Amino acid sequence: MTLAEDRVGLRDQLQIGRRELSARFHASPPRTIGAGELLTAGIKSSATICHLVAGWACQGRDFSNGHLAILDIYLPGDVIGLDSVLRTRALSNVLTLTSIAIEVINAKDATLDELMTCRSTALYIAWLLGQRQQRADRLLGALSSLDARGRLATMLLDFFKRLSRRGLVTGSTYNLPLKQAQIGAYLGLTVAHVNRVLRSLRDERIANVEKHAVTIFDVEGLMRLAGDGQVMAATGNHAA
Amino acid sequence: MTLAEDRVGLRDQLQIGRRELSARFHASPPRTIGAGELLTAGIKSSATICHLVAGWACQGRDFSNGHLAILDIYLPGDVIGLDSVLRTRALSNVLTLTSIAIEVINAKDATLDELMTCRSTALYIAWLLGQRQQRADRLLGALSSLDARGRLATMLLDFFKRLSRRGLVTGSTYNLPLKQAQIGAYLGLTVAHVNRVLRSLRDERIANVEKHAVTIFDVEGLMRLAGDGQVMAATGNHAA
DNA sequence: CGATTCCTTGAAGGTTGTCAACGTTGGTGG
DNA sequence: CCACCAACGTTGACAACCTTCAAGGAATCG
Repeated sequence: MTLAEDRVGLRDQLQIGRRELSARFHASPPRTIGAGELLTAGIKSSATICHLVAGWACQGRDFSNGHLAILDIYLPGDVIGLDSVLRTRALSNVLTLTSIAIEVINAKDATLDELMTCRSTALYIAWLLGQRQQRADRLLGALSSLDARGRLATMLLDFFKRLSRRGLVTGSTYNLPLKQAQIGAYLGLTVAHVNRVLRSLRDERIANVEKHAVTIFDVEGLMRLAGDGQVMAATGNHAA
Repeated sequence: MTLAEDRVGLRDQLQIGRRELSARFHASPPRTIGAGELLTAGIKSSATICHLVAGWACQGRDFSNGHLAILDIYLPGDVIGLDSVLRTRALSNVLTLTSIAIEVINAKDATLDELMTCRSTALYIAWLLGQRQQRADRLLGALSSLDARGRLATMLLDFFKRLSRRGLVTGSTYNLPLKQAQIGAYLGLTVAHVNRVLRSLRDERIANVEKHAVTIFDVEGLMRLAGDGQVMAATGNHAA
């Protein structure tokens, strides 16, 4: 069976691609953008790829009724703009949640077209796209199947997992720079209800969210609410 | 400004990649699978990529409470399995909605690793991943911001657009092989409510859905419900 | 033709949205 | 230091939307 060998080789390829891309990002000078601004504010060309070095950002979508939905949330270490680089409107609707630091690969220097010439990089980019898809799928499942408590639980667990994976959290506490209105836009709830549910989670000693600080008391309780059940135990995720 | 040239070149690259991949799909013998079965039923290896030649399929997610959520719906012409090929569990949870015909690229013949060696193919695969992401984002927005009527409207419009783009629909009627329970699983609603909303859309002469046949009476009415407003007019999508 | 699945509809109740008001916080200037 | 202000968080009452439960009708398939 060559499958095991292939997967090992694949993992190596991904590591190489990761370093390739990382080098490309380092080539350009980093920039900083203030909180609550559009990502395009600090970038001239729209066909760019961003590496979020520090801070949080999010992908928004405006509806004609004026309501703003948040489709994805980017954490330190994430790459932004891959999915939209092949479409006309790139990085529009990405806005910062905190002040951030980014590295960019400019369209003039290297388009996605050029990046794809290297197999390892192409693989790594495909992997990154898959990661973003996975996040969307998880959120999609939560929105379509869970009530407000379940959605909040899913969100709190997801951020915790993503931050942990990158060593950005120790213990059961982390920083969540989202206003309750933004949490609502992300989970499809109103501010008032987000507030109510957070209170109930606090009263039941499951998790505490206040002043941009999350503390998880009962991980299993959250997992139960999120409907994750036995899935977590099965998937040993060794993601980078 | 080389940007215009680049985009033209990019579009050519995508066409080439498309043909490349198409040729790969044709190399393997096509298969058929009955309705309501797992996609893995007709495939041995799990690390495969599928080209859906005919019929509909969907991506499911099981929750520990037994509820099934539908995360994406695949139409004739779609490629399935790209996003999960870099993860351990591929094609699980993909199940057919009708009887289908597929072409597969087997892991033994060519892994994603190998496909990525060709730049055009790599670009086209990235484009496909972006397409799937775009679908997820649209659904995400609908679930998070719209009520049942808006979600139904979004779904009806999306299928119509995707089918039109591939020349699979003429006029304002198309075939929708989804049971109301499945529509509910896709939009995060119960069967009963899907039924009620469909009735109201019919009563108001906006759209008619019965017996797996959709007829759109009032496109603008649907767009208004979907909150698409002026977005549609702006985006001239020339997708393949 | 029976049996199963799906669609349809009603009544009751729960979850969430809406609206409005008040409390809290942090920053700014007097 | 305090007063003020603006933005955010918090809470309650009420209404709307949606789910749940239940039952009957229609369609499909053996």
